[in-house]
Amino acid sequence: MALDHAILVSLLEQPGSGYELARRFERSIGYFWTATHQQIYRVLKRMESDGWIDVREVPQQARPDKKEYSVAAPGRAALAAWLHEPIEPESVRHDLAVKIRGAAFDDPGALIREVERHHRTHTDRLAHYLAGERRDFTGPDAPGEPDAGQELQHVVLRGGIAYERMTIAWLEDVLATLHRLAAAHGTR
Amino acid sequence: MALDHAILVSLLEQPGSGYELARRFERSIGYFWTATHQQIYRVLKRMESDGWIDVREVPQQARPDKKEYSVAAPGRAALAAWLHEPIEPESVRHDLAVKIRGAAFDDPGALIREVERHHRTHTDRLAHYLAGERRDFTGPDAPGEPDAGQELQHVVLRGGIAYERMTIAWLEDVLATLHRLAAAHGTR
DNA sequence: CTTGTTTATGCAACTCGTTGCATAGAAGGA
DNA sequence: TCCTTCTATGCAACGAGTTGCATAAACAAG
Repeated sequence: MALDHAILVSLLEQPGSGYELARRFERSIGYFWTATHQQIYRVLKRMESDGWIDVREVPQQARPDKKEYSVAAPGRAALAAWLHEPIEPESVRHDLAVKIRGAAFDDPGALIREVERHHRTHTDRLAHYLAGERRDFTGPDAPGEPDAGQELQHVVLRGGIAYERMTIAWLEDVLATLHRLAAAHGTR
Repeated sequence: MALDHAILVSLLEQPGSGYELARRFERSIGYFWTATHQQIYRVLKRMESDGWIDVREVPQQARPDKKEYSVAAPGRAALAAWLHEPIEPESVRHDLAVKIRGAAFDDPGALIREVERHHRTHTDRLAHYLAGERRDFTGPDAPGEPDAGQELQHVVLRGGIAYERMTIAWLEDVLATLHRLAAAHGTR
């Protein structure tokens, strides 16, 4: 049940509306967590009724009004409690790996297009992360005064970058394997 | 809804009971997919009533009887259909990353133990995968006669190995960052 | 002036996944 | 003898996540 906590962290970094949160979850928070606006609105409503977060109606011109949420003391306490309890290391769920093993009972060559598509997606994501890194984590860096929040955001982003690089290299391995099998299949 | 397909692939590789599948999902299939026995039994029941798989009651001595499942023609067709339709590249959900960013609003040093624990888990998993690789994918390798199924299982395993190596390196990066912040916090 | 896009919020229904519990036979150790 | 462990299957309830749909105001393009 970490969506609650992911939202709390995001609101602590910067208060905002459900809609804004949903967009953050497509960007920076999306490096390590995804959520649709439905989930977000539902969780916000529950956390509000539990007193974890405060709402402020913000009238806007040129667009619909919004509800800006910020973290209240009980929410902060709930986050702190969660931070101090251990969590299980996650297990992976990789649909593509199922397909790859399934290809043994079908035509391995048919998967090549699909793997290439994934390769492109991950290449794009890597470029996106690297652009974000250049934008947010290079520059002055006032020595002797490192901001803990920045440092922690950066190390999480480095994790996303490492993940994408690893995935891209693996997909190239997969492609080479599929090409080899398709060739063997053809010349048999 | 790839659990269905993961089970079909596993049953094609080797027919077996729900219990056996659950154990496979803790081992080799667990490289890229996890499932509890509850999920597996439920899906097996549904797939059986849909005619995707066949059952055979196997009486055993010295242990309870079991139901051995194998893939029927409609199941194979359903798998083939799924293999040919595109899937979305997965997004990550990493609780630990939420905690790391959350640590900016708490004591970063308090996370060190937790991260060390994850580091140990992933180190163990890597050792386990490498042992599996030595066991299953080194040896004769009759030249000119590569088994497609073996090759594909191996490339998936290499993916698991790459993932664990990447994660271990990242966790070391995280630890170094947390130590740095804790030191700065202490001498402030 | 209608259509499509962006901002903004939400309900309802459904599927997927987890947790707790229950049963049951056989083996092995205290 | 009792207790635990391993094999083997399953129900019930709940919580998490997805999908489809609905509303509504403002603006831009055709």
